[in-house]
Amino acid sequence: MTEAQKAGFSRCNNATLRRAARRLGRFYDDALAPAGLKGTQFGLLFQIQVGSEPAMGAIAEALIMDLSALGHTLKPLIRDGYVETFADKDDRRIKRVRLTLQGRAKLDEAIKLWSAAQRQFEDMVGAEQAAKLRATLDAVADLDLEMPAAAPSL
Amino acid sequence: MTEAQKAGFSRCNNATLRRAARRLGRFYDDALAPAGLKGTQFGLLFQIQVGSEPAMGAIAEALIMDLSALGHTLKPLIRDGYVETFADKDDRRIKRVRLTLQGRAKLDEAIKLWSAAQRQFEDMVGAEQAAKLRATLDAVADLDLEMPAAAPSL
DNA sequence: TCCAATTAGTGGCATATGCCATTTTTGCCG
DNA sequence: CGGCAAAAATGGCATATGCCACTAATTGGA
Repeated sequence: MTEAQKAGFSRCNNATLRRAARRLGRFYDDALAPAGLKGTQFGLLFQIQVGSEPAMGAIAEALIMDLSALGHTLKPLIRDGYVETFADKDDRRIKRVRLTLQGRAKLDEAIKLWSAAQRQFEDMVGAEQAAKLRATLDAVADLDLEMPAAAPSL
Repeated sequence: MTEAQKAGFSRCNNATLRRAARRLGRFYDDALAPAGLKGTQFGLLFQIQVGSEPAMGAIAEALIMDLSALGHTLKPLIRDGYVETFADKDDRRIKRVRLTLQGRAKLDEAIKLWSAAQRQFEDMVGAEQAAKLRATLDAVADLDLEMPAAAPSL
């Protein structure tokens, strides 16, 4: 491997993104720890709350998460009584999700902690910069990425 | 929860980052699939290769990864014969890591696949933009984030 | 109306990550 | 020199995520 290559790989967009995600994830996790929630769980509770008894699939799509992964991630929240599911009235294949009373209370509690973390982060990078970063990340998340698959006569 | 709050939480820096990471992660995973590697594994093999028989701790630090997490992640790579470890000569507490011959070959193989993904991504967002994004993410990763801990007389 | 294709989730398996407790070595200091 | 704090890993446990195979419920025709 040449030096040029070494430098090149340090530029892996995916690796860089994951690295930052680990760092920021721990920060938010720490901030939410007093409420006994992880950053992902907080995000999930929030997504459920803003949706109107969203279907599993709708949540997964919004979070760009695999449906089965969502199912797994939801389990501890259901076990702890923060979330409950129920079948859709018109289509029994669809399972809808909503927060329980405890779930709403827990979310309110977590919001206070989250706000502090969010504020601190934005104090350090600047609200403008943070907003710009999120916009870029949202753009990346919405990219129509797809490997040329079997490269049709590349 | 008010509408203002709803809008506010959609701005969670952590959630936004993870969402993009899931998206991009799958893209790179798909690209590397022919080599039987995940994006994280590719990044780990690369990190080991650029280091000079790095110690576990050094790798973990470079990747901003928990040391034990690194240990876990390394297992499948050791099991598959891509990586091997050995004790440091001077300090037996330290375990160093290096690629095996197979590991180097696998990395070379993966690099071709990775390059295609990297190129495609940068074709879509622009090399400039991608570089800017990585710089921002690196800055985030290096932030001295720390919750006020027990808020000393907030 | 009945079956094939589609849609929505589930369960199992594997990797990715972290935290905490424990073990092995070092290093330092009295 | 002997013991104790610090450093480096490991192992166990729990959550986060994905893929694949499989099941259940719908939908579209023929």
